[in-house]
Amino acid sequence: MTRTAPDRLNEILDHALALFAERGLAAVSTRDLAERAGLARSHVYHYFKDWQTLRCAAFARFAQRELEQARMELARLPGRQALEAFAAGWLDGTADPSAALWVDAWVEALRDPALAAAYNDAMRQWIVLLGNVLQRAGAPHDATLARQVFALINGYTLSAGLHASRTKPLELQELVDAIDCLLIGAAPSLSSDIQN
Amino acid sequence: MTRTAPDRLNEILDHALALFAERGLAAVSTRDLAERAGLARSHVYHYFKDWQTLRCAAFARFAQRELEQARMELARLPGRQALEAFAAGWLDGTADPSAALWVDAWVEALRDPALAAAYNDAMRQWIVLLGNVLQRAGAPHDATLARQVFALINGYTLSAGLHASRTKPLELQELVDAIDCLLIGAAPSLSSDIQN
DNA sequence: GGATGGATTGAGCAGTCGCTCAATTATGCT
DNA sequence: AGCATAATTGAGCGACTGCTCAATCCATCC
Repeated sequence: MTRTAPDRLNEILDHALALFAERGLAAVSTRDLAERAGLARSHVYHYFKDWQTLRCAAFARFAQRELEQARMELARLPGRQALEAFAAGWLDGTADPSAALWVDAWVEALRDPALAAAYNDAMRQWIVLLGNVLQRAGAPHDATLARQVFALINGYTLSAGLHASRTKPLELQELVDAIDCLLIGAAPSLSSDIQN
Repeated sequence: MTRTAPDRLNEILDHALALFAERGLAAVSTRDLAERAGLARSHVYHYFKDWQTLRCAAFARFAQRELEQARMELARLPGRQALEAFAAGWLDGTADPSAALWVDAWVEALRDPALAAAYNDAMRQWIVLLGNVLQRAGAPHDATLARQVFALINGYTLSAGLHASRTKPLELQELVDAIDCLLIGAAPSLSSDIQN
């Protein structure tokens, strides 16, 4: 069947995205995509100049969606709960294979400048988002603090991804405790607010 | 020329390791290795049952070396300096492409159980090592604290790897500050020790 | 209804992938 | 020297890679 161009392009991107999330950025080929999306292998090149371009576009789409969804979910939670939800979201994400796309993209970005740009852009947005959440949780407006907390969450996500055996709630608590240490370090007056 | 088996095996592993460090785990082929190590493509399979096995063995070798080197360097520094050197080592590592192997291995480990085992094993050792360093720096003996600090360092390493532009010393200072927050959170009595 | 132009296809190219296997070379033992 | 064993090779298989290109299909406009 024949479709209008922009629709088809987005449809292809969605299928590609699903595949990348399942198997990793490096393990999806034009064949795989053609099969899943139900089109000829060659047709991909009608929309994308080469495979790297498609890859990068799919990742950008992924990043944009994840950010949008996080923004929506966090917006309807009060500050402190939003902060914990932010942390829990990244930690839980490791159960979902698609979350590995973030780390995967980091690795591939080392050899693909366009992908690196998309990745950096997304990271900037994550940190801004986390900065807002922190402020709503009573922390001072401080870009450094946001970077520190974000690094902490990222680091925990990395180590959580591999121990499927260990209990996630325990790790989340460890992470939240560490975040509180950073918050108190940045604004000692907060110490009375945090009790749970 | 013909060599004795164990020597040759280690030689092959070293060449493979160098290639993996340069190009990433997924971007090295039997051809590449054969060319660099100066042997026939098929000869690889005389020492390793398949490519995944070699990959895993090379990574294990890499991990063991990095740990050994870190242990030696840290041993001759006083506690506090060792702690900062530990952090700086990971952060600087991102300038060296071989450091990306750690993240690369994380991604590949998702689909290769043997590699996951090797990776987990190395991480356990890193955390033990960091735990010792922390103790020597005056922190309480606390596995949770070590995991928290390690996660923080890992997270910073991840975000530092992509901004070649931003100044590294600044990031190191941010990281060290954050670590101090965690230390003080774990043992408030430390707060007087830390002044620089 | 015929023509124009984009959407879509299938065949196929040149190259690489991991891997197998039979044959060859070198080594050490007696 | 001669034999057994291990090291090493080269040819090659089947499948796959990203990608090109000429040919077709189909919707739209005149």
